[in-house]
Amino acid sequence: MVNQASESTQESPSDMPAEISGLRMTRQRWEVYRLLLEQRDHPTANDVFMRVKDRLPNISLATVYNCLEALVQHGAIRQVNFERESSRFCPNLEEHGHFHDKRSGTIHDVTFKPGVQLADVLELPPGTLITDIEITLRGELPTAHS
Amino acid sequence: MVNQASESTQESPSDMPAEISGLRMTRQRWEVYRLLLEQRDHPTANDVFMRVKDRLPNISLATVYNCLEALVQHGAIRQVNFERESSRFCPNLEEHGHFHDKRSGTIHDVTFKPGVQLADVLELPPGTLITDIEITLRGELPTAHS
DNA sequence: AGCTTGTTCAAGAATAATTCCAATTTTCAT
DNA sequence: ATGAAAATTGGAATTATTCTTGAACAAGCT
Repeated sequence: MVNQASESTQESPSDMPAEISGLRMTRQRWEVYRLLLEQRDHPTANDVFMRVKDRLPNISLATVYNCLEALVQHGAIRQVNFERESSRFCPNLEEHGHFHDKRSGTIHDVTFKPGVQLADVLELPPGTLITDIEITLRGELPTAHS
Repeated sequence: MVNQASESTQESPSDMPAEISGLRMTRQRWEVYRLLLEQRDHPTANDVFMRVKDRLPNISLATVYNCLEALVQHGAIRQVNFERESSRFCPNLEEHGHFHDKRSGTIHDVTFKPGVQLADVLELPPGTLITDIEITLRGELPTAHS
């Protein structure tokens, strides 16, 4: 396969940064990242794979996984897990949880009320160092007509 | 294999209930459940499998999965997920989260401070129905000598 | 006790998400 | 431009879990 070269070096948009927080920004990583910024519906790796093919027809699923992992490790995006389902990915870096609406199957970001810190409401030994928090809710959002 | 019969009907302890919340209590389910009650270190299905073999040498991993699923569905135990690791199982039915200590690899139950309801501290549309909550933290517990 | 019907169990095959691997290609610094 | 290091690719491999099938079992009835 020879046309991969042309795909990878082709027309990298001028707004594509050389790197994000120390991560070398390749064409593939950039397109994956941009897609997540533009479509904030918490896609799975496979969703990203199918969508990003529009722009990078030759990208492989393994590369999508690699890109997502790199972006997560460099803090550019977050990985979200619901039960044992496929991981989903989210460019919202603020501290927030996720609400899974059973009715529509959609996932929504949920923030704390102003001034609330999770560490303040949990019973933890003093001196505990929290490096990562994950909050997931399942339920039903109110219907418009109720 | 014929000795399954003898194993299954053998000496069901007199304190084994006929059922738990509508779930027919078989020897296998009972041993799995009892093990979880006695060893509250959040074992995986495979951990349970290896441990329960002491009492039921012929039990299969599939049966352990079946038992755990049945117990979860009938509300007797909870299934806990950390990232994409194997599910872990927990007999603590009170609302609580889980703290994963990076230093020791152990998992600890975390409760809310008295009077706190998670729904009170989150920004959710009024009328939202929450059916399930999962809170997981990762970090380091303070050392004894610090 | 024996029959019937629905449930559970065991063993292994199958599945799905993810990771690994080796070869090629790209990137970046020189 | 060149070479070393890093990234990409496609496919194979892995892992946790679920599915499948037939045998064993339990419960209710006669």
